[in-house]
This record gives sequence, structure tokens and C-alpha cells, in this order.
Amino acid sequence: MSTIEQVAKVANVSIATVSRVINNSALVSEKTREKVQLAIKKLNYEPNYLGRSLRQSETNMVLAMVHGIDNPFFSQIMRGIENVAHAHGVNVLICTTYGDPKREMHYLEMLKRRYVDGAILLSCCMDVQELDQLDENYPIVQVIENIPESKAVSVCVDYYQASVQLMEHLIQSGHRNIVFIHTGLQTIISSTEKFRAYTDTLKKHGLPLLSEQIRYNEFGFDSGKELIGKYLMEHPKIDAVFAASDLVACGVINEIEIRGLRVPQDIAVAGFDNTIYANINKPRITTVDQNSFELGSKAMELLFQKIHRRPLEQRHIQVSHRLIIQGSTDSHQL
Amino acid sequence: MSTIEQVAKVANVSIATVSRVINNSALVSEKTREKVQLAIKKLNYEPNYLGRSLRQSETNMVLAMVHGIDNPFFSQIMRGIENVAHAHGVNVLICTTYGDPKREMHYLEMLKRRYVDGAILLSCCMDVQELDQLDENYPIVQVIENIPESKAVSVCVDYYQASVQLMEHLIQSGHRNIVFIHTGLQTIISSTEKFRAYTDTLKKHGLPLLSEQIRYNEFGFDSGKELIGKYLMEHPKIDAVFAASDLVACGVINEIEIRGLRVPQDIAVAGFDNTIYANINKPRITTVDQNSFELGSKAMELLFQKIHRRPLEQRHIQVSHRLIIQGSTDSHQL
DNA sequence: TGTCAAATTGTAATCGTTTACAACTTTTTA
DNA sequence: TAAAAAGTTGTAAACGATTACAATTTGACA
Repeated sequence: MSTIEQVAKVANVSIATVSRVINNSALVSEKTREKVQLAIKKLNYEPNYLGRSLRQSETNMVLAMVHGIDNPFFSQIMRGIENVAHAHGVNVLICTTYGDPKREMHYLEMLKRRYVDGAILLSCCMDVQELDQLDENYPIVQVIENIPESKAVSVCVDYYQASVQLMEHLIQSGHRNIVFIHTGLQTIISSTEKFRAYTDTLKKHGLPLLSEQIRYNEFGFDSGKELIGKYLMEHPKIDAVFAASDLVACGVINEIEIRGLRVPQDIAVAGFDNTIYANINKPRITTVDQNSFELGSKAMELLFQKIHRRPLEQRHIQVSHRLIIQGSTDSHQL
Repeated sequence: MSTIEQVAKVANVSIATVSRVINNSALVSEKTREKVQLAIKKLNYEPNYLGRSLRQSETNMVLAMVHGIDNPFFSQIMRGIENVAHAHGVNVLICTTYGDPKREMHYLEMLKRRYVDGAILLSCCMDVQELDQLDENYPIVQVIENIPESKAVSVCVDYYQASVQLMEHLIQSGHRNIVFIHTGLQTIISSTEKFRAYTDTLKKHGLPLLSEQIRYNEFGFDSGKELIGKYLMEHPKIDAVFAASDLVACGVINEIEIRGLRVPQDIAVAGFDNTIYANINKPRITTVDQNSFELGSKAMELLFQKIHRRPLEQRHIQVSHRLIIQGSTDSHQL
């Protein structure tokens, strides 16, 4: 573990000169440059970033905080983030919270304690005050979440409109008894907006509202199975399901078929996010594409603006979505 | 952005005292402690970790380098890593390489430049020399990869034995024309060991060897479809498939069924890793559980040993595996 | 050859912490 | 009450880099 000082000694120059060589400064003669580079090689020297970052008060790293990484939708967003970041020579560090506020705090300390230049929050359990306080003092951007009361910058699709489209598709396909299956925390904007669209569209068409707001559920394959099972007990006439994510939709379909019903002939099922789950299921699942790559890259662009204190034109950016109709709601596509 | 000096001024003490309060040092009186804490609150002070890490030459962060995060098997390993790390008050930063050597280099610089205390490599494209050079100078541990010629520490399951078990199961179920479908780079140990087990077991039973070594393929649903399609052209009598991952197995099954054949009655299909893909497929896929959580936690434990320069009893740790027989190879389980 | 500008190099302060050591209080003990 | 011990606090030197600014060297030109 050699330092700049040792390199300087070996090359018989000052540390300033070594620093200049490292940073490709123009004002160093070819002869000494070679001398220094030789010494660097000889000592296997690598500059210590802590010293550098401390001095320059910037780290060229950003944090991407996410609930869990095993969600293919999230990982697409990450790729968008990374793509833009790397183009600017910035490293992205992913950290996972699994919805645990303690972990969240822990990782946010990296931001507060100047270990990273900024953070992108993919899902977090802070309340508005905490979020705003953070936002006032540090560069952050939210993705897939937009708390209207907060001042924090965010990037989302229009969950309400997308869900209305999806519901209209189900209704136009002749379905009348539609349930909505939640995913994750009810506090998350995508969750509440989807549910609002569900109820509004049903009301508009004078159809029965079969699902209620749910405070919380695990969002996975098994919870999809469990919930549709419960609903089928209560309302045997169900003919369509709007599941808030593709994986949940998979679970729903699995349970429906186990009970001897057919998808989509007996019950149509739609998901959300256009992940691989929607496309490996038989039948393929009708879903909403969120343009996840763009969600990520736009978020990273915004974060750069904030880090460099450039003014933002808008607090909130909306990314386009796309309804993808497949076999799970349309028997012509089987 | 306040510093320790400003806090000291406000509290009317020296910076040493403030530092003591921050670090819960015993030797500071209750009175001054309160005074300092008041000042900290007032200024909204957060200690700068760069200064601290520089001084102490340790960061309490480790890197976990992985090909991509959208693989549920990888994300389970991550949870094992994180679990042990957090118990020691260490943060885990995940970084993704997508098999790109440039990205790999970039992130490894964080290790070389002292930005993290150590690294766990989940998949990397270095050659043995590079790896050994890295291993000599920095604390690293490999998971799911074990290059016999290298001195680097590693944690794996016995891919050869696991694959032999799987092959024996297929053969004992009466299958005779078995193909192997690769995943990912051929240089990866799990890939070569699986293939070695495939050929050895076939030879032992005097059965035909239908698959060849493949240099490279994308490892996903679509490549599974594509490859089985190709093999079915060449060998229409295929009655079993050993796919090197669950997702590939999903693709294989999908393609087989599209061609009007039944799984497992016409062709049995087995996967690997025991991920969610194996369990949402209809039928469920026979697979090998790798104890991924333990892979991760063992790796992190080893990394701690290396970081703290404690001697290791063994260079390589083997984690147990388990063959899980399900509907895709056993019609009794449908 | 001497002078001056340009090019190169070095000195030392700085970033924000921790911590050995010294210095100062307070308390205990004889 | 004085000396010793224990308990607090402060001073200043690190950690490893960057970068104004000063100092030196080089080369051009009269």
C-alpha cells in the first residue's frame, strides 16, 4: 500500500508533481512524467480516493436505494441509472432496504456523511417531513414514487391513467366482476393510484366494487395465490383480475388454474410492469410497460442537475407507458 | 454542511471533545456531553466519513460485484452477504458488471483505492493472473466460482456431484437421449463442471452424448428456447434436457410445448438453482438447490477474516446442495 | 552574455476527522 | 492542608490527496 509520498521519493520529485501526473495535468515535462510513471508502476501505486474525495469534497459515486433487487422491473430501472451515470464517469452503488427503516437510515448515512454525492430512492419508507428535510440538504431524486405534498424531485409514469386504460380494456372485453389485487405497501403512490383508477372506472361504468383498500401485503407469487383464493370464496362470479404486478398475476393465474378454471376464458388476468414474468407465463400476461430504462436514466439526469446545483425546470417528470394486451385477457392471442 | 470545528466552537470545547462525544468515548463528563450534543443538533451536524475513514484507514463498507441483479439466485446470495455484514455494522454496496471487463475494472478501483475494505466477487471475467494479483494485495472472496489454479478464497457447492445426481435421476427415470443446455460463459466453473458431469455420467451408462461444449451463450429464457429448438432438429428422439439454470429450463419447456410435446411425458426437463422460476412454471421444475443464503453468508464471514488478517483454515469452502425432484421430470408429482 | 518570459517544479496550506500526549481540574488520601 | 491519583479537556500531529502560490529552471532574444 504505497502513498503519493513514496512515489515522489522514488521518482525524486515532489508530491505535487506526482499528483499532476496522476491527473494528467498539462504542466509537467515529458521527462518527469515518464520518471513518475515508472515509479508508480514500480510501487504498484494506486491513489487513495479517500484523500482525494476529502480534499475535493466530491466522490463521483451515487447511491441507488431499492427495496430488493430480485424484481426485474427494478433491475431495468437500475440499468437506466447506470447507463447515464457511467457516461459521466460516476459509479452507482446499489443498496437494498427490504422495507426496513433501519437499513434505510444506515444507507442514507452514507449520503449525509458525504460518502456519495447523491442518491436515487426507488422505494423508501420515510414520511414527508423526513423526506423534505433530506431533500433540503442533500441531492436526492425519487423514482416510481411521487408524494404530492413533498418538494422532492421525482420521476414516474402516470399510474392513474395507465390503470384506467387497463380497466377500460377489461370492461370493453365484457368483464363485469373485476377484483383488484394489491402489492406492497398501501402508502406507495403506484399502489394508491392503481386502486383509485380501479374504483373510479368501475363507478363510471356502474359496476360492482369487489376489492377494498388493503393496508399491506407481501408482494409475491404466493400472496397472489392467497388473495385470489380469498376473493373467489367471497365472490364466485369474478370474471377478471387486475393484479398490481406481473409476479402477483402469475400467482393469481396459478391458483385459478388449480381450481379448474381457465385463463382468460373463465377469468381474465392482467398484471403490471411488463417484466419477464408476464412473458414466460402461459398464457402471456396483459400488462403495462413502464419504460423502466427511461425512468432510471431520467432520474439520474435529474440527480446530476441537483448535484451540480443547476436549476430544474420541473419538480416532476412523467415517463410514457404502454398497455400491452396479451393472452391472459385476450383469447385471440393464445 | 457543518464540520466538527463549527460544533466545537458553538459548544465552546475543542474538536477532540466533540470527536469523543460522537464516538461515545467514556472520558467526557455528562455536562459537556450534553453541551456538545446540543450544538450537534443545532447545527444539524453529521460527521464526514471521508475524514474519518482516511484517518482510520478503514471504511466499514464492502463491495459485492455481480454480473446482473435480476437473477433471483444472485439476490439470495446477496441477502446472505448482507445479513452477516450488517451484523458487524458493515454496509454492502452492490455493483453490476454485466460481464463487461471495463465496468469490472472501474468498480475494482474502489477496492484498490481504499474506498471499501474488501470485495466479494460473484462473477468476474478476470484471468488467473489478474485475480491472484488482486488477491495478494486486497481482501477478496469469490462465490460460485473456484478457479483451481488460483490462490483466491472461494465458496461454492460441488457442481460436479450435484450434476451427477441430477443426471442419474434422469437416467433412472428411463431417459436415454439427454441434452445439456449451457448458460453463460463457458469459462465459469459451474458451467464446465456441469458439462463434465453430463458427459461422464452418459459415458458411464453407455448413453449417447448429444451436446457439445459451447463457447458462449446468453443465459435467458429466449436462449433456452432457441437452443432446444436447434437440438430438436438435430436429434428428434431427445427425451430429457438438463438445463444449466431454471430460467433456461423455462424457455426450453415453453418451446417444447409450443411444438406440441408434453413435459415430462415426452421430454423431461431439469433446471438448476431452485429459483422462483422453477416454482412458478407449470409443471414445477426439477432443480438443484444451492443453499444460496449460506453461500453468501459464508463468503462474507471469510471476507471478514481476510480484512482482519486472521489466518484461514481452508482456501475453499463447500456448501451443501439438494436435488429437488418436481413435476418437470416426474409425472407422479403433476 | 544578460534579461525576461515561459515552462516546470516545489512548498505548504487545506479538506474533516481521530488520537497520543500534555495540561489542567477535581477528588481522594495521608 | 499538601501530595497523589483520577477524571477531563486541549494541542497538535497524523491520514493521503489537491492546489494556490512561490521558486526555480529553461530558452529566446537583444
